[in-house]
Amino acid sequence: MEYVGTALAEMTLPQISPLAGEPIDRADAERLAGVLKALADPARLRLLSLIQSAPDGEACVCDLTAPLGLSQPTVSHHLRILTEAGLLEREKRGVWAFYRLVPAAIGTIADLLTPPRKRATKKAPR
Amino acid sequence: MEYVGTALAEMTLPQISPLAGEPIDRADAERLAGVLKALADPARLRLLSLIQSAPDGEACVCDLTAPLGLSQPTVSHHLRILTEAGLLEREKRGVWAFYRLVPAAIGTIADLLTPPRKRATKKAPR
DNA sequence: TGCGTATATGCAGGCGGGTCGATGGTGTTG
DNA sequence: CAACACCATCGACCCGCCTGCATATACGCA
Repeated sequence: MEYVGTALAEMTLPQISPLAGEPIDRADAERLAGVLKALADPARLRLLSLIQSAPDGEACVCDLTAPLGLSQPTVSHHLRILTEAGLLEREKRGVWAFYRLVPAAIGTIADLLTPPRKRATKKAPR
Repeated sequence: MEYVGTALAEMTLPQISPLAGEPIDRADAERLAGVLKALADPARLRLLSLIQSAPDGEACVCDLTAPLGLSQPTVSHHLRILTEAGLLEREKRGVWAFYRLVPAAIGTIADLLTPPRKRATKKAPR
């Protein structure tokens, strides 16, 4: 079980919206909080933003340390956390490790946080 | 007494989406991380969920301690954090303090995290 | 093969956050 | 007025996290 990554994928997304009908399950709250915790850091938010706005939507560590003003080990640490949360994917090419956004990951979180107000799927409450 | 509340309101929302065009500003990253930090806790997610699903969309502290399994001071602490983040509003009626969701607050966060893909105002990546 | 670069990991210090018990303040009730 | 219920604050403890330095590992190149 070395499978650490993609905490997002472990969530049965459609139902666990904390703002849907019934109170969220304790375990689901833990999982969602875990992913949000990965997002709730200034350095990591900037990392996501930097990677997203990079030329090809990808960036290697050496391109990210300077803009962040953090040491290389620290940047690697944050990238690891984002990757394990399922928000980034890593591709090693030569000596470099390129990171890019997992396409639908953040959108999934946004959907989880979006109350059913906007979703037209608001059925009649049972 | 310094003005602590509604960190969300202090964000000039339309522009600071971390997944928009340019890299997010350092100060904006701090602010957004602050609000996300308020969300990134299992107890607080469950609080939001419990309040949202309460009969009139509101709940007092004494109704929340039991379902959460946390002490009353701890629940008050979490409610305070959520309120200062702009996610909850507090109304004191008699001895009770009723909390309810700030209508558009979480939706605002969700919008911030939603890439402008849907808006399609951004140049297409090739 | 050996050296330099790019990245990951180990380790440690410091700080912030979650939790509880005790206490204080305020409004309700007998 | 006295007693009680509800809630916020305080103090303290403990755990986890962010950070940097030092080191290990992987890869390319001469």
